[in-house]
Amino acid sequence: MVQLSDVAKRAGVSTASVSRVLNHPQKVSARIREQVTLAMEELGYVRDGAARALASRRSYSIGSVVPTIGIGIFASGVERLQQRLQEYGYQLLIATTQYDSSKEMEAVRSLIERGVDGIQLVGQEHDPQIYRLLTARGIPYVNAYQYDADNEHPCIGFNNQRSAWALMRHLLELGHREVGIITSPTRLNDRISARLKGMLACLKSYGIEQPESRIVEVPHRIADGRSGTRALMQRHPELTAICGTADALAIGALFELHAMGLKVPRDISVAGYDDLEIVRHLDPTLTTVHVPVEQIGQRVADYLLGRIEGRSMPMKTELEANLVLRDSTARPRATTATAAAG
Amino acid sequence: MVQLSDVAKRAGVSTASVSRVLNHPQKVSARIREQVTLAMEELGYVRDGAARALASRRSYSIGSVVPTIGIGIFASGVERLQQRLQEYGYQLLIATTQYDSSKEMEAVRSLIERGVDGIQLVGQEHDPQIYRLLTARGIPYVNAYQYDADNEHPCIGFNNQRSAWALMRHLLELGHREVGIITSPTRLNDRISARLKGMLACLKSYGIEQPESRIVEVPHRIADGRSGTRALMQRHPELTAICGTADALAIGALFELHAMGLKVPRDISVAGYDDLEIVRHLDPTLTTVHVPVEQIGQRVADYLLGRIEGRSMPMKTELEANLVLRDSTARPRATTATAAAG
DNA sequence: CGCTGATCTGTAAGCGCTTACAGCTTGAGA
DNA sequence: TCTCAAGCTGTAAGCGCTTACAGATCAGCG
Repeated sequence: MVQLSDVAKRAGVSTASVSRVLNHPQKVSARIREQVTLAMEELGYVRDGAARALASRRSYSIGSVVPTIGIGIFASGVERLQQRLQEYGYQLLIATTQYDSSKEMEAVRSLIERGVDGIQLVGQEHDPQIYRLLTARGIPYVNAYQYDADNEHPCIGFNNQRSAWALMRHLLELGHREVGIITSPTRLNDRISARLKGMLACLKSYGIEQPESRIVEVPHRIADGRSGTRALMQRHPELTAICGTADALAIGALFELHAMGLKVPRDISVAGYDDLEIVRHLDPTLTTVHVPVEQIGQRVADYLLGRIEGRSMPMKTELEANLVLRDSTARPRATTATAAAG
Repeated sequence: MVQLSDVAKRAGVSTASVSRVLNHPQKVSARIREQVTLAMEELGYVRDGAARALASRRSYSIGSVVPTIGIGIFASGVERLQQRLQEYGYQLLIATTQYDSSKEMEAVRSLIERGVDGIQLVGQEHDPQIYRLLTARGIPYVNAYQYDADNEHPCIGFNNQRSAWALMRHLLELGHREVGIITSPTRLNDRISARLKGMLACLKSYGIEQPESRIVEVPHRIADGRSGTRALMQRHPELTAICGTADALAIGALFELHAMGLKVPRDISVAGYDDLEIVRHLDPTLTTVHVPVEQIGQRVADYLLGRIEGRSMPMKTELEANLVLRDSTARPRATTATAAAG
């Protein structure tokens, strides 16, 4: 395999010069730069990243640990992150946990072994071991998709709790009092927990003590949203609204209610969270919370790159996750109430 | 940073022994294995992948170059690939091209620089430079998502053309003769081209010369499916069926036709290709071709890992992409024809 | 014309690991 | 008891790059 010294020989210069034209072209005279560039092309030289990483103590790659990219919102965020990194000559290493926290430690370790210069995590609750490892090795990291002012770790995201509160308030302001909640598993998922917490807190502030039986926890696929909805409606036919902690579940609710012969929003309202591409096209279009995934991906890249280059970066970046009102929510069918408490 | 020699010192053994317990534990006595394992834990040792890669000439990572993971079918395939690799201690490096072929060469190069031990590409049409580079460096690679017996490169996928043919035949057998086609850009996308080719060939075999005006090419988002459908119906109100080369477009068609007050499949049939999770839930459920993405992801991992370990692997693996009949297709409204040609 | 400093180039010492090879120990068989 | 093979372990030579440092060159100036 052709290596740097071959290029040097061909160009009639030292290996140092070749390395310089690769890494600090401005430190090298135009003549040498040309000779070397030519030699590299003639020989089809591709530099060896392992050797470069070993010598420079930089891998020019960053790692991303996400629960999944197959379903939900992370794929777009990861994609934007990757694109941004690519612009700066960095590569993205992916690891998924499948929402299994024991896999997270393993994933982080594996990424560190690969020498990543920075790591993106999702959410803020992680094994202390993980934080310890990252800190001990001085690897920049950032918790994405969740903003929490009180947390001690850097984060880039939005306030899941607050926007979930806003979503629920929207339903309550419309006059709903009997609201069913479908949530994906909250265990080990601080974003979903925060959303649920926000919804419940909002209900409480309106004087509503949500009974356990009006909350169903299911996996996060459309089919689960359907079965959750069925269960909910069987137990509580009086419900006038269903609120999902994720769009996939709300989509399932929409479909299942339709199959049950109920008309949304006339008979019952539905709201989701994520603003997946499709929900603006559904009939009815879905009221939801827009999550700025691309923005997060890009900001994460910028943050990590900044930290790697030693720039000082803001510890916390809060992005907006705004309520998007569409057609799936309306006043409950025959209600006189406008809004009870405040 | 604690390194291998520190572990060796602590355990009272040579660096070679430490390396051995890491890489070939069976070559080492139980006593040393324990001492070393203990020392590693006490010191919190994490091995340096760059040094390992440089010394062993293996990076234990593989690269995947896909058009995009944000939309469409690739996310799940990539995820399955990643999971499988993880099981074997390999990491996945991701690069996306955004369907821009000039970025592909760049991506491959970047992955090679990172020392990936194998590469997955999508489709079979790639810059000859890419194949040359891969071959010259002896890096195993495989073309995924497209099976073509005549192509000289290893591939794991399905026959896009044949299943698209089957999809169109289904429509024609139902009696449709006026079929509109919505396709995503075919330039630089051999999978979509093959699908379109299959559809047109099928039409031709039924004696139908499809006019250009009954084919619209649009980007591959739902909204584009909608606008494409609108354009198609404006030009050709006589259409009795619309066939998309991807589900996103067919979904858009479904929504747009609904908005136009047409009932699917009573007034017009719609068929797609991909079998995205959601389409089995839509109303009507969508007739489509099921693409075995997870299977592809897994097979790609197995193939690449096999090649890396020097095992001989089948050059070509054909997977099934089967027609899934659902409710969006039916006989055209008022037709006497059953099926014209054969 | 020699000196100074700026600019460029080359030399060579690692970066932290793996592994070929050699040396040592041990047990079985003669 | 001696020999030999088998099984472990240690020594040390790289893997292909980057970069600190030193040396060379050259323009500008007194």
